[in-house]
Amino acid sequence: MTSPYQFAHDAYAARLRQSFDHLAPGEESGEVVRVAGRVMLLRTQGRLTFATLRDSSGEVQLFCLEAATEGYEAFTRLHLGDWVGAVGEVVRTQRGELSVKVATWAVLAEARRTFGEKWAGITDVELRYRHREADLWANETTRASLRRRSDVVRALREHCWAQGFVEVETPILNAVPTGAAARPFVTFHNALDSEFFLRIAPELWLKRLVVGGFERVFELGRVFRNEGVSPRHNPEFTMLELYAAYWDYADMMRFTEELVAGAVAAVLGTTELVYQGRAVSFATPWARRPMAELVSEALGEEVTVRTPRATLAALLAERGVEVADAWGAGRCVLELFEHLCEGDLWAPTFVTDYPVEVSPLARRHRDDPELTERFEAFVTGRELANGFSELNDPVEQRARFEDQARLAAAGEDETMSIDEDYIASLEWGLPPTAGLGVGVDRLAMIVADAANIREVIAFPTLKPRREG
RNA sequence: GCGCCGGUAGCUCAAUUGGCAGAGCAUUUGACUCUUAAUCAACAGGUUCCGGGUUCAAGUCCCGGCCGGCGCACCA
Repeated sequence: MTSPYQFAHDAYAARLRQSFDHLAPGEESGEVVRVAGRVMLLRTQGRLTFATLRDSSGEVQLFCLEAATEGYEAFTRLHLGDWVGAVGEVVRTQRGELSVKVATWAVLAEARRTFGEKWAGITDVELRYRHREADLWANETTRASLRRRSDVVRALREHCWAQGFVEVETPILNAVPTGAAARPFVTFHNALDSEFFLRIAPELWLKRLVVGGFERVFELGRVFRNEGVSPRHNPEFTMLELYAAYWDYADMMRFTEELVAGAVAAVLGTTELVYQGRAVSFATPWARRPMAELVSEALGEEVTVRTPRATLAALLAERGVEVADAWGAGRCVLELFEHLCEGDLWAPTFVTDYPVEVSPLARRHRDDPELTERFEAFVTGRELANGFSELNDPVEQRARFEDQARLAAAGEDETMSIDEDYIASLEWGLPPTAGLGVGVDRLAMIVADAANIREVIAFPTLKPRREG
């Protein structure tokens, strides 16, 4: 018997449960349906057999009688995990379980491997990540986490569309890895005889589209950073980046809190949730706190980017942070923030007014030339989003890139490369613009209550298994 | 990259001080006309992650390696 190419199915488990809720135990509906899914459990009792069938919506029982089911004997020999299509009347058994009383049925595909212990499922994390398909069938929480991720992505995209943003796609293969400070993955194009880098951010391309007249653009896509793997970092991850002409960073903060709170509400039905046992409210507006203010509070003494570098360096050294020679006062303030404040920002908070030194693409603050109009959104102690009024002066942008080059020369690992094409694009004129980047995996983690980023990535990056 | 912890049957887990490597589920065979992780009976199932070493004897102790988890570092 060849395996079927098709099965015309017209019913889902969840909908059957709703539609036939009224059936009393022992009652037969008279209605014939065609269901399909995997056999999750099988209970044979001589001349009658019960199977639990699971489809994408849920589970429903199949009820087979030797006298009423074609090929009954073969049905009793099904394996857990086999894909089955069944045709039969919707009934409720004497014991009250809604069932499809199978008249005819077909194996759609065999499962030649098992899906783990039927109660404990699969717990081996390595097996779960390397064979997510098995994990998905074995574990409800995996299905829920990946489903929530999908819902988050949908909500973000729909919010952007609704606000008039145009979705675009920009190159992943880049001759210059730029738009962020991170080590790239390197690859090679044979015909062009050139080295390429997988993008670390789409930022500069997107702003070039704004120069070209797309006033509101967004890209929802994968970026790649050649850095350590951790429960919060996957080498490839998903970022939402968007740019809006004529906005400044205050406009963008308002947009960001609506975007994120809206996505949380769209998925969970509320802006209130519990992450890892601790309540978080995404209700807007979120707190806005200048970085220097937060650092000063944590230190118990007033510091700013104008505090002498030596003083800041001493404060860092006291806390066991190794201070590099190349760091100026601005970088020191940022380091103090990261060590003293970041982890405590549990409720959504915009940290604003980053030092110029650590923000090479952000526009100078209108009230303080040592700062930029930049913010980062923190929640559950982690960075979730980063945005700013975009630097649109090509002369200053070149100078900022040159500062980065000096840092690189001084031994800093991760600096931003000069992108001449980008400077050229600024010379054509970038209107006042605000930009935003949101870590989609991080947001999915919060919504799925996942402690590990791999739980919201279908196929997380793992070290390849070595054969032999 | 560094540190700590882990890896036993297809899956979930046991194995005392170093003393014959076991159970449940799944698989295979049989019984059973209302089951719900069905139940009952029987059979079978092993490179204890890999490679060395110590020992009369190693899943267990020692060394090296592989893979994973967590922490640190780096970042979002």
